[in-house]
Amino acid sequence: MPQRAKKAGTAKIRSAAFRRIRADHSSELAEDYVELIADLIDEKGEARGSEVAMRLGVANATVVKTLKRLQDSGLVTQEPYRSIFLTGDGWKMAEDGRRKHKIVEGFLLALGISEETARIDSEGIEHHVSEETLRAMARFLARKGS
Amino acid sequence: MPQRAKKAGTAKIRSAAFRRIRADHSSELAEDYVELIADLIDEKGEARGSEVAMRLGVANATVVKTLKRLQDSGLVTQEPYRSIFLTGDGWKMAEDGRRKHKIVEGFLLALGISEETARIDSEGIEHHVSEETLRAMARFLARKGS
DNA sequence: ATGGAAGTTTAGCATTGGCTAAACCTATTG
DNA sequence: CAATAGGTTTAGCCAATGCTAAACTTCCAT
Ligand SMILES: [Mn+2]
Ligand SMILES: [Mn+2]
Ligand SMILES: [Mn+2]
Ligand SMILES: [Mn+2]
Repeated sequence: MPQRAKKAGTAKIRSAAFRRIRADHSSELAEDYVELIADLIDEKGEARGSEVAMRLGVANATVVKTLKRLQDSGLVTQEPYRSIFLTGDGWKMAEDGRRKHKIVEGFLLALGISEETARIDSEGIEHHVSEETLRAMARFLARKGS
Repeated sequence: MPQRAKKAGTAKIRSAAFRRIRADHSSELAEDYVELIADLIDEKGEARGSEVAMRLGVANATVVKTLKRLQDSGLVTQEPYRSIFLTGDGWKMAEDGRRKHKIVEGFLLALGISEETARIDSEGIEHHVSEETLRAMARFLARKGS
């Protein structure tokens, strides 16, 4: 066994966290899209790509390309020049996103964070909390939020 | 003004959260790399690319390519077939990462989360907490952690 | 001293998620 | 009912982050 000998035991375990992060990242964008589309449908009756682009702060063309991927994943349906619809799976993901989002944002507020910051931080944190952490946040919220 | 009229007022404000998320994501990988390299140097005296790859759970070639970018950003220095060093900026970023990471992980533990989950969730959350939220977590920690 | 096993880099590919500019529809309005 | 403003898509570009297979170094053991 020439050169340095590695223990390599702990490393595999340690890498689990980073693997989860990479998995989270690959679903994150989809979650934000479907949640946003659900909001638009509820608020305005329809979801237009340009409105999605505006709220996300990206170019129209970016949204078009991403929606094509979401369509391939079976989360949305659309026809050219028409508004966007969610599939059953799309609605399910949107509802789950809303649930997580609400817990995380409510938790941050209960912790004493300002509304502005809670809104911004929760948008990122929501994608990286396990169910266990979510439960703990909900518990804290129930106890505190009389 | 044909077709639908957009209000376009609230959208720009709302998009700020998503812009921050995208910014967070682009610094996230660099933060994890330098923190990991700092840990390896402290633990083993040197940081080898293959060890970084193992702990992150990615291929060696991926680490080589990423380290090249980090070198261009002035965070690490390296020579072919040799171990990796951090620049001053690299150490600064690593220290700041450790600080945040410790607060977030400690906070989750104080909230009653299991060690395993706290370790995993904090690895993702750490990159999406503002200083305001970090302060609130530290406060909670100080109050609770007798 | 040196052969070769093991560690490291290079080459080449794929996907995601951004962008701008140009082409293309749609629907309001005159 | 037709022109056209304005919303939408296409085309083509780029950077980041992953992978595998092949080439290349290093350094230990003989
Ligand atoms: Mn959300
Ligand atoms: Mn989000
Ligand atoms: Mn960290
Ligand atoms: Mn991390």
